[in-house]
Amino acid sequence: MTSGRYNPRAAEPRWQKYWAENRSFEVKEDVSQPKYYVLEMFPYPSGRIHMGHVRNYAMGDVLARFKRACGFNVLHPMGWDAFGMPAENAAMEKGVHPKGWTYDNIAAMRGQLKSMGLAIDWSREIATCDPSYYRHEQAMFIDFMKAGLVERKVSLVNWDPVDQTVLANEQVIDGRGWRSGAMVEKRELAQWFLKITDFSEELLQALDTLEKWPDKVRLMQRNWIGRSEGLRFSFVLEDGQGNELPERLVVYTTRHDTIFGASFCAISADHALSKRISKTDQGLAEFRREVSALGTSEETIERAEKKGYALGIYARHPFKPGVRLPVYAANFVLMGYGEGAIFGCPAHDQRDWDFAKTYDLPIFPVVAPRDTGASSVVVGSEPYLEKDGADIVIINSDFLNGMNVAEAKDEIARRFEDAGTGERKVNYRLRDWGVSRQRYWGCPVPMIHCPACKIVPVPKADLPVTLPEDVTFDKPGNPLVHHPTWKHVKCPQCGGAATRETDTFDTFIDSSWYYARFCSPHADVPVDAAAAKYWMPVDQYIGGVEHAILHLLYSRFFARAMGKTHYPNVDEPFASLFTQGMVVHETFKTGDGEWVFPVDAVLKDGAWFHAKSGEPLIIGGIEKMSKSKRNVIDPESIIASYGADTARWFMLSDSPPERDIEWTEAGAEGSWKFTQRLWRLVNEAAALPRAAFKGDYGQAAIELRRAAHRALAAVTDDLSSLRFNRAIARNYELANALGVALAVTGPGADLTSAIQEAADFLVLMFAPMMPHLAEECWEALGHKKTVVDTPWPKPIAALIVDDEVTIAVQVNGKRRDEIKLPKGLSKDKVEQEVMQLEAIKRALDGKPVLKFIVVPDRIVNIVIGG
RNA sequence: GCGGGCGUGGCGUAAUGGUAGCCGCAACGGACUUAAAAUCCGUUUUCCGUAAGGAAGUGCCGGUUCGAGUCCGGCCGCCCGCACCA
Repeated sequence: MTSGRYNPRAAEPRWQKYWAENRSFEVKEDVSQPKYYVLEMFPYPSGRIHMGHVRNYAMGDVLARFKRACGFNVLHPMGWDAFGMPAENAAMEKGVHPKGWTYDNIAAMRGQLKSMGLAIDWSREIATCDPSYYRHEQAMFIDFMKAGLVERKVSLVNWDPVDQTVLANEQVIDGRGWRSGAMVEKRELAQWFLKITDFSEELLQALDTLEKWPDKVRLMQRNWIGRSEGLRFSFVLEDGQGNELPERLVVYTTRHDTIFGASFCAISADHALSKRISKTDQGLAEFRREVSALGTSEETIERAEKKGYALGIYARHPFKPGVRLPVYAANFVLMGYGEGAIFGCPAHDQRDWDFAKTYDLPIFPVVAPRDTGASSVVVGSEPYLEKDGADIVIINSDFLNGMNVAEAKDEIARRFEDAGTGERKVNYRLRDWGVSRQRYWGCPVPMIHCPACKIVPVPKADLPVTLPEDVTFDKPGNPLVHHPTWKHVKCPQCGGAATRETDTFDTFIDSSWYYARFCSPHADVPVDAAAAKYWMPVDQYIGGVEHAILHLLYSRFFARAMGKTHYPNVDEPFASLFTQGMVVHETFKTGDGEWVFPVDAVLKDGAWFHAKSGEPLIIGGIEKMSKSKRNVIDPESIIASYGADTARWFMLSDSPPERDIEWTEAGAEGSWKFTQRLWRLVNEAAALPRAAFKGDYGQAAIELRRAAHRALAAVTDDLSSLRFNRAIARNYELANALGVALAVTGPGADLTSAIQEAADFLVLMFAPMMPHLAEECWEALGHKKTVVDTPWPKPIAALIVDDEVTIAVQVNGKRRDEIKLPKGLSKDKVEQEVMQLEAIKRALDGKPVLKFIVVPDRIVNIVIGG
């Protein structure tokens, strides 16, 4: 018998070595076996793993090990999202090369992840900064271009002045760069775009098929795509003297039912008409400068005072002869949506209302609840925004009067379509994906600019276009532009002098197809067809909800684009998605507002003090672990002191996985104690003489067996549905039951046998969570095979169900007593037994029984009068 | 503003419409020990009661139901996402 305390420092490396040497988790396609692909969002190699990684990868690992034990051929790979700006920032700050910095970090983090004991097929490891990865990305981009999915256009871009790069709309948060936090400016630049909008409708529709995604994420994507059905039509314009102008004003609206309530038109400050007039109108030029200085940003801060500038031209109302609507340039109209021009109906739109109030424009109510009567509507203190329902009708609108909103929309659309001056149109909020970045540490865009041939793709034989390594970071902007030779090439078409594209790809491209690359990480093509056919889609994807829109939407688009260009992939790459909660921790501050690391905070007599200076600390609240607030716990130090199993166990216990979990020293300590307790219990069980018992079990043995089989059934169920916290509670229960049985002195052969079975089950049940301890325990229990080669046991059905049940007895819905009865007893028998109970007789108090409700084997409710 | 989620002991949480609080943490009492740590046993929603037992109880108000933490409606609070999208 092994005795003493369990020592993870010896046991964990031993088993990690065993799994590596036996290639326990390396897999290949095997059509005779069902496959299961479990993937956690791959990490950015920032330097060290953090607790969020521990939680994420612990969850994926539990699932991988569980499914493997259940007989699945499990693909569980790991890689590195290795391009990106932190590497360049490090280069600028510390004078290291981004490549060296990145690969050093990968090496360090690989070591840390391996110390977690993850069941990963390391032979499939990939890094997106490796030319053997990004060359395929370049090839696909060229094919996307041939398929019409790539566009180069001059556009207003979000320019991050700190990072000196362009940001996608999705990367601008509250008008600030998502990484630098700097206020974003608008600039005009020629950019590469991927035409994600070609798939707007498909990406929207297919959300309905993603039943195993959280509703929340599907909703967020739905809103992001932002479909709306409306009408595009044009106004005839005239000048101040009533002369018709040659140009028409095209607007987009979803409320064409309110056309008779129109009192002005507004166009974006960046609208072509606004730009042209500003050349001769100083006031307008000034207004445009004002609006662009405000950017997309301050508007949100200032909560948008509606501002406009009258252009001095007018739009003729299409149905009200002689009525003309003044046209304004306005700050609240966005160039990027619809036509960048609207008609304003103040009575039924909040923004139009605010604008009309500011500029003293007329307000015509044209929609009203039916029962108020058409003529009685007066303009109140706010717009009337209701539009749904049969009782809401159009008023003051000539031929629309009395129609409901839908009917009126139909009628207006029909009239415009008949006249050829308008058409129904579906609009999306989603824009094309700008993928150009003016950075060094990214995948080079494989294009060449030739003065004669214009844009020429790099011939595939010349791929990959690799990054030059001899670059400097001494000036702002893109080092590829400053490089003396790299960009100078001969044009592949005409042979003349040409230059390379110096933009690199948005790193979200790298992560839009890595899951497919894992199927065949060493293939000469991006994705091997047979491998993808076998492994795709990912059966369970696990990661943070912060990627609910960007990464997940891009991946869904990229998969479709790959399909369209005949690369193997499936339209929906992630069959099931799980978004896990964050790891949070108490924050500590000194009196001067300095954040203090938790390791420097000590608790004394109910108050916190600084470990070194002894000064009292202020508790700042429980927040997501972040470097800035210093409320971080280093996983490496936790693993060093408690072992990986204890860290994994704590990360999975208590909180449901989708919710935030608070790291506490006490909680970690508790997990550590339980680790030791399991070791003791198993060794006690192992010390009993081996007995294979076949005869009749006594009461204590039966109870333990029931507990074991019931726990097994519950854990199987919980792990299948990723309810790790519940699985862990069931493990505690079985450990408690085992402890009770082991306390019996001189157990008979029957109980000994039951104990050994329970110990086996317990070990196999916690093995996905604490794999190293499980192997040690399994060995101690005398098994020849290892846990990873042992299939998940099946509970015996007869032992899960009781032949006796405890039935609660209620009188008028209040619990009065309970009674043990044989399972499946008839209603009459139950009634007979229940009526004998003293407590029930007392509660009935001689009153007449009106109803006797029996829910079989569960509950009885007696309804009495009086 | 719009959309979504959540609200249960001192704390983290659990509960196919069917005995609210499994399991853990903390706390308290006890055993072992010279002592401490570790370990083991017990108590722990609140109130009344020595007890037996009783009453109340899942943010608040109402509804559906024999029965509601769970379903429906309305409030209050907290969290998250989106936000001038015509």
